[in-house]
Amino acid sequence: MRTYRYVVAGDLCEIHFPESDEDMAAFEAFLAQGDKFLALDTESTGLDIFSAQHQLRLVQVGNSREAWVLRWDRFKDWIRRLLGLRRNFIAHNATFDALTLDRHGAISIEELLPKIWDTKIMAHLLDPRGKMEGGIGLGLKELSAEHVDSQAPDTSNDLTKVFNGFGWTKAQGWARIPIEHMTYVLYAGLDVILCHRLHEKLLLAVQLYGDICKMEHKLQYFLALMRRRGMLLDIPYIERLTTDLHNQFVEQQDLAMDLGVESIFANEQVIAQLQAMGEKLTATTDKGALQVDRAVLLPLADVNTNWERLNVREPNPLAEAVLKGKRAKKWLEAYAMGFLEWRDTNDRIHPVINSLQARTARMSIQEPALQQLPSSDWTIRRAFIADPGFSMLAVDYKAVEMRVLAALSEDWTMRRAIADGEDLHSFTASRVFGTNFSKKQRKIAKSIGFGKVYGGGAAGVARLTGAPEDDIRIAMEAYDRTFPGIKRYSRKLIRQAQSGIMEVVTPIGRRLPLDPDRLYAATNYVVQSTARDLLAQAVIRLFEAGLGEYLLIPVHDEVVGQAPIESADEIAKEIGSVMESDFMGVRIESDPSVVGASWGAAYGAPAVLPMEVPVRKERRMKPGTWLQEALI
DNA sequence: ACTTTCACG
DNA sequence: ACGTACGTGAAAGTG
Repeated sequence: MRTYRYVVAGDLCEIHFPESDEDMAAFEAFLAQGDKFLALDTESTGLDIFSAQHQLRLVQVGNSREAWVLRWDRFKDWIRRLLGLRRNFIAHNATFDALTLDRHGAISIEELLPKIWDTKIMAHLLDPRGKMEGGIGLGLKELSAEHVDSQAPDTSNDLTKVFNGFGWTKAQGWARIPIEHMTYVLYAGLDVILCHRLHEKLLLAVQLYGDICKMEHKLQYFLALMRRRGMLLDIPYIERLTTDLHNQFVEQQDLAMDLGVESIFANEQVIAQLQAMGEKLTATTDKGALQVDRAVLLPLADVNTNWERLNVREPNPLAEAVLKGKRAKKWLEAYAMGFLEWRDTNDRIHPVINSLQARTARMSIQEPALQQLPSSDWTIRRAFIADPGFSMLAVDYKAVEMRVLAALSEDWTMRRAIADGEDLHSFTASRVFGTNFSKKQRKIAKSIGFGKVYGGGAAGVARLTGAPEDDIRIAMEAYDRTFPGIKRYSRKLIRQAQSGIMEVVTPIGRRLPLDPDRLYAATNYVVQSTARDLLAQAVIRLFEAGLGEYLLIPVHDEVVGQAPIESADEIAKEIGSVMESDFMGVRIESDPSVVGASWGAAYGAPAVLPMEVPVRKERRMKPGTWLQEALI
């Protein structure tokens, strides 16, 4: 057995790396000490848990002074027994380790994850801010430096340096580093020691936020099951889409090249050529450079946000090429190629679902970013299809943030309108513009509603809608007269923050720190966070009602799922009904819909494109693999 | 590493 | 006294 010593916060700690079965007697003795909690961590070949080449390399457990770094290839049985028998574990970002151990047959998520206390959840409850936002951060390194030992090593960074020494990239290093390499073993062990000590310090979070803490652990568990299930891709469709988008990009880039721009992404060149063509650019970025984003380029191309001609000027060909080329490249790289990159051997993708991410606790999805797929048309979402015999479904909340705002602000006009079943934006338009309001005016009323939720003013709403600022200002004044409670509530939050700690507290008791120079964001934080908690609690209720098996991903105010075709309608309605609730006397209503064979069908995609029939390949599911078991 | 842009709710 | 659009993830260029 090899043993390394390292001083953590003044205490001499030991990291053991057993090499034979005889060494494991000492490990059994360590377990027999009976620590209530064991910190748990894994090292694998990479973050791509679901790819064919992914391998589990090490499993580490430990307490505040001692870590055991176990090779998965040598000590499988010990590890399985340990994970199965022990009752309480601690991990940082437990989902990743639970999914890894599940994927490689060490223990199922169902058995393990409910037994893990996650230090990342606890840390988020105490301070949700990243380092850049003035908080501590949510990484093990940052939190250890703050709570355990300011000299705590950056294990991941230091290992990257070792990888670089071998001439490897970071991604290569995690797979290639010899499993007994001293730095690798030492840092693998240190992570569990740090995590165990971090847990002791963060227990305050459990005392202060017991109920929320419990809810977040439950949510994280259910989201892990959703990630393991994944979503099925239509690979032939994506391959055609990839070619198509690539051609679109090349075409637009060539056009731009003829107009003197080597790369449509080189803003300096775009600015220079636009100015040479006689265009006047005035908008500036935060850092003072001239701005050439979508909002600036669309008018130059003489189109609105829906690409309809405005016919107020001759379209600028460069503006057009930059807009179209960037869109094609974005859709190609961030979406179509991302889907292919992250798929598993069964053509499914399993995106990372961060259950507790934003300052407001909003969830996020990455690898790839499924919450940000284009909704303007069906092209990208068409890539996702239901399992054979299933239909996609989506259930969203109806104007949930507006309803939350109405409830929290106790604005009785808005509450009454909701209770009467009014369309909130139409109701607002009728109060602001009169009962004969136009479609355009309803749209402005909707934008003002969002503007209010976000804490914006007339200038911001004007910029986003394209309507004259004076008109918006007058409309916003009418809005304030119609819903006096909203403004009163916003002022109250700011006043409270100024007279106490710079934070807002949500109805469930979640504390959200405010930036002193952005106090106007307070209303948005409470509203966004509360809407998030409503969806989080709904996801928990759905799983507890046995409907979790139909869910695929959460998207802020909706869930996307799939159900057997013959019962899809009924199941969507059931999901909708479980999601609905009463929040402080305001109905939170849902809108269930059965979408069809692909997610794109919700955005107007044809059920089956005629050209696809001959090329569509049979999707064979390999029976008996853990993935399919999860689906049953 | 930072800035800018663009995709969503 | 006044007004401030909120929260993400991903990719490309620049330095």
